[in-house]
Amino acid sequence: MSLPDILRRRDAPPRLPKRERTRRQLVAAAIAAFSRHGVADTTMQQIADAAGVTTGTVYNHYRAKSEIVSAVAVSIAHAIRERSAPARTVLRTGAEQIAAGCRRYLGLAESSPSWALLVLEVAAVDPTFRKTISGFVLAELRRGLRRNEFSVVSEAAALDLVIGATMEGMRRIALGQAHKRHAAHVITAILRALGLTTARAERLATKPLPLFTAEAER
Amino acid sequence: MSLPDILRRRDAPPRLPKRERTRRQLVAAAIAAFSRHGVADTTMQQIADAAGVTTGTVYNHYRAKSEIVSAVAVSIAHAIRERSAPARTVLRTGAEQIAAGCRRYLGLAESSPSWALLVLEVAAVDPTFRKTISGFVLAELRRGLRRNEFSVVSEAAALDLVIGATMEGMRRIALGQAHKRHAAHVITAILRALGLTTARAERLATKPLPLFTAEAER
Amino acid sequence: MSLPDILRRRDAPPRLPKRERTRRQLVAAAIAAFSRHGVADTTMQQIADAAGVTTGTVYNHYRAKSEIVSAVAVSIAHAIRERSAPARTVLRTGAEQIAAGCRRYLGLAESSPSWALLVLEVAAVDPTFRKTISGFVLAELRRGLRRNEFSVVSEAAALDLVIGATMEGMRRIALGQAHKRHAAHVITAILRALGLTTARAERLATKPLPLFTAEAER
Amino acid sequence: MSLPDILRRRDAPPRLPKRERTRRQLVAAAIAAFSRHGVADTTMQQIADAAGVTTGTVYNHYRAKSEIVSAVAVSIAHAIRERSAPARTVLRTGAEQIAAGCRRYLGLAESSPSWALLVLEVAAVDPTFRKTISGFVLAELRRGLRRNEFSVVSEAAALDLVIGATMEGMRRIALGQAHKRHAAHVITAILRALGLTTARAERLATKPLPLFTAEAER
DNA sequence: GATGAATGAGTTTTCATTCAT
DNA sequence: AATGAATGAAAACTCATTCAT
Repeated sequence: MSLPDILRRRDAPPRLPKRERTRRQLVAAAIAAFSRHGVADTTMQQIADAAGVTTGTVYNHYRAKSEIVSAVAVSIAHAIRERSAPARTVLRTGAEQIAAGCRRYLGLAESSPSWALLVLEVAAVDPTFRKTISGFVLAELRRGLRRNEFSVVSEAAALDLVIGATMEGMRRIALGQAHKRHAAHVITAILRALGLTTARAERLATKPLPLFTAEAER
Repeated sequence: MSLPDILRRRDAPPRLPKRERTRRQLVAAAIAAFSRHGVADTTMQQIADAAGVTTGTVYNHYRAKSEIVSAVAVSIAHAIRERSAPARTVLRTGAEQIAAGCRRYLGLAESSPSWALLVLEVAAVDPTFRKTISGFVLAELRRGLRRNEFSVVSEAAALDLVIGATMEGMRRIALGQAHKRHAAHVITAILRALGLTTARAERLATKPLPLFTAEAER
Repeated sequence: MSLPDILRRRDAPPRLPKRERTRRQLVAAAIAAFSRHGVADTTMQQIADAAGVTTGTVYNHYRAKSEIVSAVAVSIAHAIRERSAPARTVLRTGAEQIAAGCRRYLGLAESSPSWALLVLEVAAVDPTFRKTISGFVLAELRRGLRRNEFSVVSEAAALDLVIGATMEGMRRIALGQAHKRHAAHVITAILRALGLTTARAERLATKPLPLFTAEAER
Repeated sequence: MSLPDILRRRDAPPRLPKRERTRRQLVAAAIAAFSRHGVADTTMQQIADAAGVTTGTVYNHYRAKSEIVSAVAVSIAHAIRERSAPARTVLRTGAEQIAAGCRRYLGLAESSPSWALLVLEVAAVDPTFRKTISGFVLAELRRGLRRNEFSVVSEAAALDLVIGATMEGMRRIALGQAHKRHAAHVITAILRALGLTTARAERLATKPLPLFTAEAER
């Protein structure tokens, strides 16, 4: 169990050069190991074992554990981003995009708690993940601002709120301490903070939005 | 540099039994060491050195490093709580209390970045801290709800948002990546999520509130 | 087999504090291990095993292998110095002192070749040994100069010659490639370089001199 | 910086077969790497990098690192030997030859300290080098003996003294701990040990002798 | 309660060497 | 011959924890 099912590629991966293939193997193995034991308690040996190589090989590709953590952070952020790419093309408003983005992460916390905890741990330990995600959210936030959907005091504060609230929501869900509608509640609160009316926020928070597949277009 | 100045006791501490005195010394030393090197990279030896004792002594008081981390978590939460107690009695509304609470943490991130990063690390590592803080916030949230200051979809979602946004704000400030009015912006966004009007949220976010001293009563 | 027999203490060592006792154990163990496997090929584990402690203990006392090598260097230089102290008091002239000093080392190369090779390896790797020995030789050289026994162009060159020739002589003897009178020949050559007549040099090089025990005084 | 300037070939090298060319490249790269980091701390990777090839290629030419060290030893000894060959033909006496030989090495320690330290390390580690050099010195020593310039107790002792003193002198010079006339002083001391009068030793030690170029013949 | 030396299992890391391409 | 990824065995070093004094 490395990535949640929904994040797994279905198309056969194109033949990659060996170095790149091994790196992917290692990242996948690291994700698996990290979710099992936690980042701090995972050893390079365990990652190597999971990838079916020796520790020496791991160090041929990453000079330290922290580099693998960063690679994992990037990989996770991009995996979600890529899997949701077709679905995102359907979402016209910034509000919908943000709502869908939060729901993806909160939904994954429901379906794969250990994966969510891994994301939280990686985010706590490594700046890469937060940096990558911020870029994505910021783009959607600006789209909403351009279209006058949002009114915010500052972009930075809005970013902090969207990301912070979503991560806390993920944690609560992943730890099994959440009401089953928690995801929707968190999204509602976030959207209100961005200036939406309560009604519109609630509607968007519960409205079926395409998340990982472009259902609407099929 | 253990606790930020504002958190240091000014009144002479009551004479405590020796065992308790040593424990406090150790926690203070741990806080100092943790903020310098990070929790994971602080050794028991460093804590012992900072406390002016030997490792053996540390283990006479705490059975494991994780126990010290928990003790630090509790200590930090209560230190802020206690120092702000007189100020809090002046705050009548839940909104004011929440605004003041967030501002305390965000303000400390400005004045003591390394200490703020420690709080974030402790919160990520130790469940105790988040639990304690949640209790405090929840009480203030409910006060606001009782007085119809807030309208929220769910208490849990509101908690996640308040705590999540505040922590992200602290991180940005502590890392020096924040605009100087960031704290106010974050608080505004939070209060809007709780249902306050933008105008009222902004007013509260910038209004001078008693934080650590009960100025109003003087 | 740590030090050659002649260098072992016969008098019971005074009770030392534990830390110091362990350090001596470790140095003795290192000497044993180094002579068996060579400095470069000796592991900290082997030193620990030889001392009957764990690697952790070794690192409690010496932060790196190089520190142990230095400790060994100092220990060897001082061991010989101390064991020959009573004998040295009988030697009146600088020439006798130098001859005796060289002969001590060359003689030990005959009786303990592996120990001699250890000395050579340590001297090659660590500056400590050479520094310590230089101090001793220099004192004797100056005594000879004050008494007009020697005439040299420069103290430094004389030092280099005495030490360099002795070490090369030790190597040849230890490797079993030397004529049995090699030690005397090397000493003769050295003394001539210091300005002694050939006749006097040969006489001193073969004359029985007290080396490790103050036989003359008994 | 592989070899000191004076040791670099000026004449165009004869066209060598490719295998041999690569081997020379590797040895040159090894010399450069060894003088920078020391033999023990140089990795095969560094040698490969310096030679502009991959580690695999290194192993196509040398079966082990120790083989490279030996190749370097031989290469250095012969490089000096070859470069000094024309100059040597002019030197008629054994004493001059020995003086010139020592001065070459001591002079190189002045102009290329790191290279000198490499020579000392190689001499300590690899028996080949010392053997080769001994052969050279022995020939010159015997020439002097045949011509009654020297009077020595034994050839072996004389060899040890010449080589030992020169190496110690090189070390002192390379470490920057030597008086600027140290080379001459060491050579004087050596020649006296071989039986020359002080006056003659000093004259030879300071007399301009052709070292690397056959100046006299120009 | 305090000490601090010792533990020892564990981890990261290194590198000479091999080998399929 | 060259490549360079992979190996794997080992080595250094760390540090939470124990325990005799």
